Amino acid sequence: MIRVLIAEDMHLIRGALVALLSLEEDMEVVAELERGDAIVETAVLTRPDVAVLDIDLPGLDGLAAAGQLYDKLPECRTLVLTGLSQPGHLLRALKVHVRGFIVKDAPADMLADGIRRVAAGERVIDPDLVAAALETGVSPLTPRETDVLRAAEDGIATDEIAARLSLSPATVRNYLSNGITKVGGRNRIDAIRIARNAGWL
Amino acid sequence: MIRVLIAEDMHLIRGALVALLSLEEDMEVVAELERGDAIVETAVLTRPDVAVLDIDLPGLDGLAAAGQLYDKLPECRTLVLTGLSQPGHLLRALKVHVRGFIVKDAPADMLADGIRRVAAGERVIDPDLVAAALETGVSPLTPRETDVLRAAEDGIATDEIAARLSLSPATVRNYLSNGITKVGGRNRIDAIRIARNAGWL
DNA sequence: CACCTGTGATGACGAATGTCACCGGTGCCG
DNA sequence: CGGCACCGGTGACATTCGTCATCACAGGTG
Repeated sequence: MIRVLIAEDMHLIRGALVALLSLEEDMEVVAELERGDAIVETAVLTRPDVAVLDIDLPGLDGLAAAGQLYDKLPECRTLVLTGLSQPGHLLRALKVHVRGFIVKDAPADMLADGIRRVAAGERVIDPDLVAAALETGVSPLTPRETDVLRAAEDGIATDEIAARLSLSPATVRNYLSNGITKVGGRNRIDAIRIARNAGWL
Repeated sequence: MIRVLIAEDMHLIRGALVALLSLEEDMEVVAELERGDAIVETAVLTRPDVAVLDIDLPGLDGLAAAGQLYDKLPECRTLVLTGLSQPGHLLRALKVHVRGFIVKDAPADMLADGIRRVAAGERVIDPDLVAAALETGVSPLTPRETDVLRAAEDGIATDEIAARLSLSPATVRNYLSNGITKVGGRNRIDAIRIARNAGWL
């Protein structure tokens, strides 16, 4: 019997996923969570074999949670479930020892199948996503450039970004210019869109 | 027995929703779709009592499909399922005779419950969403202003927006300026963010 | 009819943005 | 030690953006 932990923020989807897994004879859901920051403590109590984590969870990012989980409970394999296929996330996921990466667009039986294979020690990664990740590559942005672009997402003026990051407005413009050039955008809006789609923010 | 049609673009989620509904004794899923543009013809063939539609479907928008479905098959009640709670969508949904509006964050049993109530002729709408919709109100943007803002989402320059909409660049700037003022944004990025969150785009 | 709204456009003006050259400092690595 | 990447900053420049006044025209409405 494979013991499964599920973390997914939307109630209805979580319930549906549990229903889907309850149809499988060889697995049981031992924990369901809606927040990322409770994953580790719950896992320590319930000792799941596989943790199925959504990426964007309130409280703590699914990938960050995966990293902490690996530190505390390395025998628990992690399988990440994501809605959007952002290649950058796959790279980050592999860094924190995630064993499986499934897109929500995959066939329905992929989930149970993926859980079984991850539990058996295999790696499960969507081939299309691997191709996309190789094509996209790692983020070309420096940490600071990433900060600035992320701040710019909120639509605030350059001066306010500078204030928020404790930088000179002129420096912010330089970082923005660098970022725009690196990701190949025409202006900040374009750059933000490109970087977000790639999963670099 | 309530006959249900489900349209949801992500395979895994669709499968999970079907699994969830298969646990209910009094309903059966007679059709599952992943595209919006096949909803009407499938509904005509399968004669569902309730159509559960996601909002952002490829091919045809879920709300547009709801409108066409009401024209062709008025006895089929429609229940909209959405991930993000964008108040503007609720207003648009009510205009096309949608009977129920459920957010994916709702408790898992809400779906089956909602389907039953919609099938019985009731309206099912999340109270929080109603409050948000009343607070947000209808879109203050004219059709043209909406077009321009939507084009601006892609991060292209004003001149290119003008070319795409066959307008003078100066006119585009005027519409953008109007839109920014109306939604209360500081610049186009802010305006796009606000309008999108409200469901006005 | 006058009035209002939406559409489309022009010209002008100041502010914001994007690019560039260039500066100094830190820390890492061959 | 020299080279290199990242950080942080300055000044200058042309372009773009946001705002405003103003115009014209169509389609409704009182």
